[in-house]
Amino acid sequence: MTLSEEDYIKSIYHLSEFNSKSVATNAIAEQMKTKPSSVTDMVKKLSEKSLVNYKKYQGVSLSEKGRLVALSIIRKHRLWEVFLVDKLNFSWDEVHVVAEQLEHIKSDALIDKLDAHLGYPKVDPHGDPIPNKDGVFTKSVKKLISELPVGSQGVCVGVNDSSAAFLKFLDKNKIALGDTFKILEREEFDGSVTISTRSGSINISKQIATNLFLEIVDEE
Amino acid sequence: MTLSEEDYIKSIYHLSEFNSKSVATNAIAEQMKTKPSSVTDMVKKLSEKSLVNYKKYQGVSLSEKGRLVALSIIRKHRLWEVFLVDKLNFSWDEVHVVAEQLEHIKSDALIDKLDAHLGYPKVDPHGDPIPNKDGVFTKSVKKLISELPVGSQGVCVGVNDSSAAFLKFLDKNKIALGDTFKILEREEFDGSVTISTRSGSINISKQIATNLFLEIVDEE
DNA sequence: ATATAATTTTAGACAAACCTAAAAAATTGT
DNA sequence: ACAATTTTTTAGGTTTGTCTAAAATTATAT
Repeated sequence: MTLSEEDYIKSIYHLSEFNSKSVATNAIAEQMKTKPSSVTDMVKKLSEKSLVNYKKYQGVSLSEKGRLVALSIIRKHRLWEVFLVDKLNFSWDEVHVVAEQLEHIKSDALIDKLDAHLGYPKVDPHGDPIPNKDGVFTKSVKKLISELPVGSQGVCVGVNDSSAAFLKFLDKNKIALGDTFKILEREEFDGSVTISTRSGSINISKQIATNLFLEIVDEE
Repeated sequence: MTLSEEDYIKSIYHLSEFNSKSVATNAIAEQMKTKPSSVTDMVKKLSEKSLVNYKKYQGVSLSEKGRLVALSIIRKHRLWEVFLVDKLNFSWDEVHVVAEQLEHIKSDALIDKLDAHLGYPKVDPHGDPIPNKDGVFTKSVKKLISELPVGSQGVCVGVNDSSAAFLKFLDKNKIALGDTFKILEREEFDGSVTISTRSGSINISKQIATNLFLEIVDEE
């Protein structure tokens, strides 16, 4: 597979990730920053390799073979993101561009050993799930801490309230996007929640809990 | 710089590393596994970019600019090799192919952080020196332990005697290619040498010392 | 010294991945 | 329903890096 083919496959995967229908030529062109005519050329090529289902004027979708290729690229991308953040101290918003390059490195042994080195992570620093070798991944759900049961564990992936005051609070309490938290206890009378962080456990008010999104890994 | 341009630059660097003269078109073609005519095309292109000095039929040599490009690629290659061996537990003879891909990843921040993560290594797992950001590197010398003064430090990069018995001895004493040793003491009357290893320090006979090559980093 | 051999360059072609401009098909609005 | 608009494809061209075959240059050997 060429680098360009891999990028198209990945693009088609992401465009059909949620609506699951066939993807329009123009949509691919826009995402890939190329012209629709170039997309048509490539889609024909991918179709000949049985990586996509394609009929003229009818849009395109990934074949099962293509879907597995996409997931293997996404697996590599997300493992590299974990590496960059956990081992090289990149911040979670810097890693995407570099991972876009690293995802194309071809070596099964490399990815296996990287996975082991990182401790077999289940999600990347943005909270997106990492498929296993066979393309299987647990579809994670993004929920507010206030909506989750005690015992839930997940990666902090977003905020509702992005005011300076709130972000300052998070900083002060060493809460950052990409951190993994576990919900230890919930006080009935005020809705405050105790969560475990890397630096111990802290209690957050209900207001805070309704402003922090976790990407759930395991729900106990 | 394209991937192909980088590969040519690196190839020319390695071909002129020792004889320092200009490099023949055929030699490049052989190393790059392409045809001489392709080399001529590329060399013209590199010449227009002032990366090489080139006159028709007279061979080619790197310009100062080209030399720095080569050294930056070599820096990346060797840092990745250290990563693969030290962090991912690849054996020293498996890493070259993967590093050939990784060396083309473009991100200064990545290389800086990787360098720091690895503890600013001076040599790769084969004992070859790693240039710094500015292309400066200490030209290391390969010598037998028996020829080195007390205080020398280096990476074990080869053996004189490759008999099964000798390799078995090395294995038993936890000496492997790629390990860093320091010469702590030399007994005058029998020429035996005490060296520090990762698992402590051991004493080796003069015979052993005349069979192990170290690539010297710092000579005290 | 010069014929022969080896090396290097040129000329022209090809595949991959892109482009523009124009034609074909599908969609939309009334 | 069908004209106008949008989307998609086709046709033909460009660039990068490769190739083959032939021509030009340099090296070698007697």
